[in-house]
Amino acid sequence: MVTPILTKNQSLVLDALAHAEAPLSAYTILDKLRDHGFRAPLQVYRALEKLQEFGLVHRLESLNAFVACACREDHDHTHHHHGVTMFAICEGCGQVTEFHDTGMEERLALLVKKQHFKTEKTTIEIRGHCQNCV
Amino acid sequence: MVTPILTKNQSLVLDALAHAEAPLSAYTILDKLRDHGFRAPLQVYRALEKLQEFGLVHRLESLNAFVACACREDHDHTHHHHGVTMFAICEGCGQVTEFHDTGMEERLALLVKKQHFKTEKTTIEIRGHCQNCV
DNA sequence: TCAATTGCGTAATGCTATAACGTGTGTCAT
DNA sequence: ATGACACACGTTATAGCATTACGCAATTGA
Ligand SMILES: [Zn+2]
Ligand SMILES: [Zn+2]
Ligand SMILES: [Zn+2]
Ligand SMILES: [Zn+2]
Repeated sequence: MVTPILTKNQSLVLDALAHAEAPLSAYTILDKLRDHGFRAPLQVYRALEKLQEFGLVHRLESLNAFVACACREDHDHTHHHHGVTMFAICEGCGQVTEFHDTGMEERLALLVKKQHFKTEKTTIEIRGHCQNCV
Repeated sequence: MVTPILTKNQSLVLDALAHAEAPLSAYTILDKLRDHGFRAPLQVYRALEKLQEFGLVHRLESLNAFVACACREDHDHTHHHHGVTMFAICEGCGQVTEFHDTGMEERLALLVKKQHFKTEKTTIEIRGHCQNCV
């Protein structure tokens, strides 16, 4: 799958996230984009929904906030369908690190299979402190 | 550590969660406990906070809801300090299954150590469908 | 007894997310 | 062309989740 052409609103939201140092809440994004014509939360939420579908943005459940997908920063805009995404979230500086591990995925897949459970979406978020914030 | 004596409010909230078939939101708990004198969200949130400290209740980040810890249902009320807790959450029936795996924990510990990250709290939540709801 | 801690109650507020409505625009088969 | 449809957009209102701030009462321990 190739990343589709983004609408104006989607591009604005993705840019806001991509340039942020830390995850942004929907309302923070809204504030950042008021100068660009954003007036209501729904404009942000609608864009975020699509961007998540496209795999360009992740939602951090434990923060009620959003980050741009890190996998694609160095690449072109081809969609990289990654499996389970994990996040290390520093309580000190707010920095979020996205990482992946296939061994982890396999192990988890095995565990849920044992329970006859069918996975649709996996959330793994690790709160703590990064190297610089111990 | 032994589970401390619970206050009246804490007991009421824990009971509500323990008897529920699915996770409950704070406001749902509030409604269930109005007959017992609960009038404001804060009464619920304060109880939940303590119960989480005691390890008697877990918060599901992806649902903004709470469940009683499953580990202790068959035991006395001795505090069982479990490591990483994982949840399988069925979108069909709402049922939540708590499970643990030390291999998983070790692997995860290794991964974060590689990043020089210090874990304080780990959230693992798997959304999908259970055996009965495929 | 005094101070510190802890839990409780109430009101107000703030933050997060969605529902419901209508508009405009492009696509496509007829 | 024209109608049907899909889709993005804009606006308002509302729903749902969580915390701040203040004061009181009971408990504990010096
Ligand atoms: Zn990603
Ligand atoms: Zn940090
Ligand atoms: Zn538990
Ligand atoms: Zn089910």
